[in-house]
Amino acid sequence: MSDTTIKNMEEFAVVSGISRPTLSKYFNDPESVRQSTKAKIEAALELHAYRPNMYAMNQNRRSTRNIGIIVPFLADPFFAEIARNIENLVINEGYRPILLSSHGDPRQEVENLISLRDIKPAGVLLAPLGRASNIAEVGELCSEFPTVLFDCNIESLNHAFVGHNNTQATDIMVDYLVRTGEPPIYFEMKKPPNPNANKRRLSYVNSMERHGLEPSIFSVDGESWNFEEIGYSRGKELISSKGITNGTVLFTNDRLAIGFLAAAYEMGLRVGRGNGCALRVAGHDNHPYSRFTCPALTTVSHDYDAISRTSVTRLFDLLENREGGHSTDEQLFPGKLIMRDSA
Amino acid sequence: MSDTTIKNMEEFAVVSGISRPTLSKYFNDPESVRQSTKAKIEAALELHAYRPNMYAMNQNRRSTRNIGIIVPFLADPFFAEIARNIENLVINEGYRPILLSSHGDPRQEVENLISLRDIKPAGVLLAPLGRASNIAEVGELCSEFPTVLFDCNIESLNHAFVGHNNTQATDIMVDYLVRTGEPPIYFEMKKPPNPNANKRRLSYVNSMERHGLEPSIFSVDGESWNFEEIGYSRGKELISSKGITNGTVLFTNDRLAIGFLAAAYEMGLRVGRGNGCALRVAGHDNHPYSRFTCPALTTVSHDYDAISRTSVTRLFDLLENREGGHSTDEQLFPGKLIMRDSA
DNA sequence: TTTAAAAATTTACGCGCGTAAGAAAAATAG
DNA sequence: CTATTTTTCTTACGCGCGTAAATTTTTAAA
Repeated sequence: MSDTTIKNMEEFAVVSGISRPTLSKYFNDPESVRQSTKAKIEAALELHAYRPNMYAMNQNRRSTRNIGIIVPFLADPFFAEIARNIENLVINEGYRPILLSSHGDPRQEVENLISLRDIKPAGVLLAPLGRASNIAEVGELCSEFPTVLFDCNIESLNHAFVGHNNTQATDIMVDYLVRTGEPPIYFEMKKPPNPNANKRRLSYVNSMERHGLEPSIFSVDGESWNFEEIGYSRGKELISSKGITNGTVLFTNDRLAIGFLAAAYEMGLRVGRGNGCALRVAGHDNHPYSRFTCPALTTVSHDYDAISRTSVTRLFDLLENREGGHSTDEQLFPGKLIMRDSA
Repeated sequence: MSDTTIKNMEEFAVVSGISRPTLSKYFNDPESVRQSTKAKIEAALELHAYRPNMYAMNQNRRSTRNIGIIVPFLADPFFAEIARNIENLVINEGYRPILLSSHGDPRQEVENLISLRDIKPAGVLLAPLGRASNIAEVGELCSEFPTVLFDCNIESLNHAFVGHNNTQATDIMVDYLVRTGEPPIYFEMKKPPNPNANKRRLSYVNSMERHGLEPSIFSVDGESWNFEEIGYSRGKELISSKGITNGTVLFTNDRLAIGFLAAAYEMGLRVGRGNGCALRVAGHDNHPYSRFTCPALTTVSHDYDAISRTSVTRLFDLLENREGGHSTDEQLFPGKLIMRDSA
C-alpha cells in the first residue's frame, strides 16, 4: 500500500498505466478486458487501494448493480433467514443487495417502495406484507423495475412469483394428523396479515372434508405481527373457556403455535403424542425456533433453499432479458412434513 | 399528477417557477427557504412528482445523509429489534439508514466495513462481532467516519461506545438467585463470540465470592452463533453425564437457555421455582422469545430503548456538534431483572 | 418611506465517471 | 511478413446536481 492517495479514476489511470476508459470497462466487468491488462490493473490495485466512486458510477449508467430486497418483517427470524440466503446469492452474482424491512407496517412498505426508486435498482425482490399492502404501489414498482415477488403473492397483479405451496403443505399436515390421532381443529387469526393464511384455511377445510370430517375453526382477534403474544393470550382463552384440553390443534403458523405452547405449559396441559399427552399441536413454516419449543414442534417446512434460489435466478433471468415467456408464472415449491414431538 | 415527466431539477425549476439553486437548497433542507417558496415548491411537487437523483446529489455533497448500521447477526431477533429501533430513529432525523448484517462471519464483517465506504456514510453505528472482529479494520472505519459502537465494545480502540452494563446486570441476577434458592452454577461457551460474555463470567465469579460462595462454571464447546443448538446439545450432556438435575443454572445468554430448556423438557426435567421443580434456569438479555419459553424465562433485560436512543443521539452529536469532549466515553445502561417462572 | 437585511436569481464551474468515435497499438490468422 | 481482428488509447462530451459569486428582488426594520 503506497502513501499516495488516489482520488479518482484519472489518477489511478496514471499510476496504473491504463487509460481511464479501459479502467471504466474493467470496473464494470473485470473479464471484459485482456488478461494482461487485468493483471496490470490488479497489481496497481494492490499498491494503491482505489475504489470507484459509487455515486458517480451509478449516475450515468444504464443500470446500477443494486438489487432491492424488501421483506415484511425482519424481526421475524423466518424472514431474516430468507433475507440472509438471498443476500448471499445476490452478492455471488456480483450485485449489491439493499435490504429493507417494512416492520409489519403498510406505510413503511410504501415508504420502502418509494425510497427504493432513489437507488435505481437493477432489480427488486419483494415479499409483500399481504393484505395491508398497497396493491397499486406494488404494481407500479413491478412495471417500473424487473421484479420478482416471493413468499406472498398479490394475485391480482399476475406477476412473477416464487413461493411455498400452502395448499399442498397444509394438506399433508392434515393427512398426517388425521392418520395418527384425533382430527385437528384449526387455529387462525380472524384477519391474518398474510393471505397465505387464507390458502391454508381453505386447504384445511378441503382436506378435512375429503376425509369425511367436519372442519372446526377457531378464529381469534388480533391484527399485529406479534403472533406469539396472540397465540399465547388467545390460547389461554381457548383452553380455559372453550375447554380444549385434548384433541389436536393445527395452527396457521409456528409463531402462533409457539405462543400457544407457552400458554399450555403454563396451564399444566401436557402437549405431545406420547403417553399422558392429551393435546397434540402442529404448526406451519418450520420456524427457526420450532426445534426448541417444549415439546419440539411438528410442522411443515418451506423449501427455503429452492425458494430463495429460484427467486434470485428468475430475477436475473429477467435482467438478462431471457425471460422465456414464463415471466408471470407462479412458481410453487412443496412443503415437507417435519415430525417432532408435539404431534 | 400531470402527464409531463420531469427528468431533472432543471425541468422542475421551469414548471415550479423556482430557480434551480433554490430548489437544491430546499431539497437539502426544506426549512432553509422562505415559507412562501416552500409552499410553491410543494404545490408543484403535488403536480409533477419529482425526486432528485440520489447519485447526483451525493456525488458532490460534503456529506451524504446515509447512516450505516452494521449488526453482527440479523437473524437473531435480539439484533433485529435493536436494528429496527435504530432505523426508525435515524429516519426521524431525516437520514437514510443502510442496514448491513455480518451474519456471524468475520469476513462478512470486513466486507461490510469496506463496502460501507462506497456509500460515503455521514455516520456509522456499529455493533461488532466481538472476538472475531478485525480490530484494525474497525479502527480505520472509526477514524474515517463519525462512528458510535454499540452493544459490544472493542476497548483497545477507546472509542465512543453505548451498551449494556453486563457487570451490574449479572450481579443483580446472581444476587436474586442466591437470595431465593440454590446458588447458581454458570453455563457458558468456552470461546464465546462476544466479549460481553467474559464480563458476565467475571461478574458471576465476583458476585459469588462476595456472597462467600464457590463459583462453579460449566464451559462448553461450540463457536458458531447457533446458541440454541449449543444450549440444547451441551445441555443434554450436562444433565445426563454430569447429573445436574437440581439446583440453579445461570446462562450467559437467553438463547443458550432456550436451547437448554428444550433439552430439559425432553429429558423430563421440570424447571421452575414452584413445587416439584428441582432445577431453576436463568438467562440474560430478555430475548424477544424469552417470554414464550416453557417455563417463561427469568432473565435480565437490557435497556433497549435507552441504548438505541443514546447511540443515535451520540452519533448525531458527533455529526453536528463536533463532539462535546466525551466522544470516547463508554456509556453503559443498567440491566433490569425480569422475574418469570423459570427461576 | 427609506434603509438594511434576507432571500431568490443568474451565471458559471466542477464533481467522477459513463460512453461514444476514431486512431493507434497489439494480438492473431493466413 | 502482411492482413485482419481485437483491444487499448485519445479525445471529447454529458449526466444531474452542489456550490460559489455577483446581482436583483423581496421582506423586515427603522
